[in-house]
Parts: sequence; C-alpha cells; structure tokens
Amino acid sequence: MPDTKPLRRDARDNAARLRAAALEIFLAKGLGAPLEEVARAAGVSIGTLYNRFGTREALIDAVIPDVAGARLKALGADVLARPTVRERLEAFVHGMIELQSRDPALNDAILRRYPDAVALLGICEHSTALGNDLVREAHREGVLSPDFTEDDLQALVWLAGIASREPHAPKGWQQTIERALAAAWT
Amino acid sequence: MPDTKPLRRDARDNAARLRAAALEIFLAKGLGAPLEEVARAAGVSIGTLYNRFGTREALIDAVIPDVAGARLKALGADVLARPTVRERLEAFVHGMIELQSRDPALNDAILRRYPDAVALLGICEHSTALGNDLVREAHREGVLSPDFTEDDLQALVWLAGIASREPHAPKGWQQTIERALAAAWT
DNA sequence: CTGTATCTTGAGTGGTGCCTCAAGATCGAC
DNA sequence: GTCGATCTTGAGGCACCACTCAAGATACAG
Repeated sequence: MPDTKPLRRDARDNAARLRAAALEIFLAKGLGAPLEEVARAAGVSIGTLYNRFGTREALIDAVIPDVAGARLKALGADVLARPTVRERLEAFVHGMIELQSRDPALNDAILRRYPDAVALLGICEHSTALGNDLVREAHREGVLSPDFTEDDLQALVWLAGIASREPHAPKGWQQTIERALAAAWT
Repeated sequence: MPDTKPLRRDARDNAARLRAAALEIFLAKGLGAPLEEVARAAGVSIGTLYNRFGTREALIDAVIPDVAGARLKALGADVLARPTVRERLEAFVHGMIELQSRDPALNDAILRRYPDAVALLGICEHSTALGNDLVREAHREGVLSPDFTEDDLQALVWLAGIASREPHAPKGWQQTIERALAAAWT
C-alpha cells in the first residue's frame, strides 16, 4: 500500500497546520500538552484533530520523530567526533542532559512517556544503543569500571530526564549526575 | 490563647476519624491524595473534612509532622551513632533515600511539595540542618572534597526524592546517587 | 451546475478533583 | 423537654482535559 487515497485540499491544509501547531506546542510544553490547545493554535476544531490523527500518539509520531531524530543524530555525530572513549561517553551524558533540559518534548521522548508512539520509540532506541556501545567500548579498553554497566548509564540519563522536568530543581543537580559518571573511571 | 473552645462530641470523633484516615491514606498515596477519599475512609462527608480542617495543608499539619518527626529523629539517631563522619554522611544519604522510597508522604514532605504545611516544613528543616552539619564537619576533617557543598548534598537528596516517585524507574538508580557521593571523598 | 463523498464543527458526555453553602440533623445547656 | 448553637450533608459550581458524533459545510468529479 504505497500511498493512501489523497486527502481533499482543505483536509490536507488543516493537517499541515495541525502538524505545525503540534510541533510548536509539543516542543514548548511536552508531549502531554492539551490537544485542544493544539487545535486552537491550528485554527481548527478539536474534532478535526481527532479526525485526522485519531490519537495523541499518532500526532506525536507525525511530528516529533523528525526533530528528535535530527537532534539525536547531531548528538551522535558530536559524540563520535571525540578522540577518546572517555570523552565520547562524557559528551553523550552531557548531551543527553542538555537535550532533555532544553525541551520537554525530547524529555518525554527519551523517558518513553508515550510508548505507543512507535516511530518515536524507534528513534530513541538508536541513542540508547549508542550509549550502550560506548559503555561496552569503554569496558573493552579498560577505562571504565566493570561495576558501571549499561543499565547504570541508562539510569544516569533517566535521572537527568526526570530531574529536568521538575519545576523547583535545586542548583547543580547536573553536577551530581556527572559526578556519578566521573566516579566510574578506572 | 491556650485552648480553643471544645468541640462537640460528634465533631471531635469525626475529627479523630478524619485524622486516622488521612494518616493512612497520605502515607500510602502521598500528601496529594484526593481528600474525598480521606473523607470516605473516615465515613464522613467531604464537607465535614473542610469544616474541620479548612485546607489540605492544615490536615497534613495535623497528622504528618508526628510521623515524619519520629522517622527523621530515628534516622538522626542512627546517623549520629556512627563512629566516623564519612559513615555518618553515608548513613544520612542512604537513610534519606530509604525514607523517601518507603512512603510517598515522607517523600512529599522532604521535597517540600506543600510548603504551606508549616509544621511539617519545620520538622524537615531539622534533617536538612543535620545534613549540612555533616558536610561541614566532613570538610573540617578534610575527608570530603570542598567541591562537594551543602547544596550538593541537598541535590543528592532531592534527586533521590523525585526518582523514588517515578513509577517506571530503572533498576539501580540508587546506586547512581550513592556513587555521586562516593566520588566526593578525598 | 449538481450531487455526493469527504470533511469540519462544537456542544455534549464522561472522568477527576477542589471547594462551597443552604438545608437539615444533632448535641447538650438550661 | 426545649431550643439555639454547632455540626453534617452532598449536590452543585468550578476548572481541566479526553474523546465523540449528528448536523452542517465544502470540495470536486462528472
């Protein structure tokens, strides 16, 4: 099934405006933002949003994987450009903290808050895999303590994720997380 | 104003049952639990709850400071019984993680989610002060890096707090936090 | 231009939870 | 036992949000 039956022009336009509005609002407020707000921003009724996308997850999958993919790809490139494993791992953790702090949508994505957004989930798996690769590489080179596992890296990223979501975060929690990694070098 | 006008017997009984219900439900579900549920558990209408306590914060202050105080006092005693500063600090962090994981009410309390519950707030200040004392003592003895400040300790406790609240926590995040402390010894 | 398949609309339903207040029930001093 | 002060009740108002569907509007093939 290559392409589905084409939409009527008005429907197509509305879908485009919904996507644009959803992108903006999701990035600003997270993937849990009220859909009524998205519809309003698109100048369209809430019914239209549901007609076109059916579920929140479908709308998420229609707009977020692109951005998330781009950002994660950029992070991946940045990470892999570092000369040493240690620098790569540090850049990875630092970048994941940064990414999740910068906008709520990436945060929700990385925390997998909407596991039914299948496309998005797939994108996120890549960066998880990159992290795990780095841990294995570091182990192979003997620079990272064997006590520090792939799960530990994921826990680090997860902690950063939930922390960046909190409104009343104390100063310097990022340092706490980076210190936990720092403690794991041999 | 030593004692306010005594309540009618029925009112006093209802207040007692509300307190009992509130204690149980707050401990189980956190300080944000629906008050309708508390009223129902007390076999009383929601109106009665509001008549007696007026606000959620007043109800919290009527039941939680006791428990919180007892637990924090126990933790304090346990901590101070340790022979070295290092052990004391470790016990403190470990204990605070434990406390916050065990029940949601202590978690909300320590995270200061209801800053208008004045009595509870006061109780919590004690444990914050204890933590800060330990950090200063450790600095004085030179066993803790000066880079690790009182704020860092609070960040540690705060991280543990928000993490223990999350439903889909990855295994071993506690270890991450304890490692961040471990990295700070000189 | 017309007819119909497609699309949009938005009030409505339902769920959660906070908080109020007029009407009625109960206590207990006298 | 009476009666007023005290207390309880719970429906109802509010705000928020998800999701639906019958009625009406629109695009576009012919």
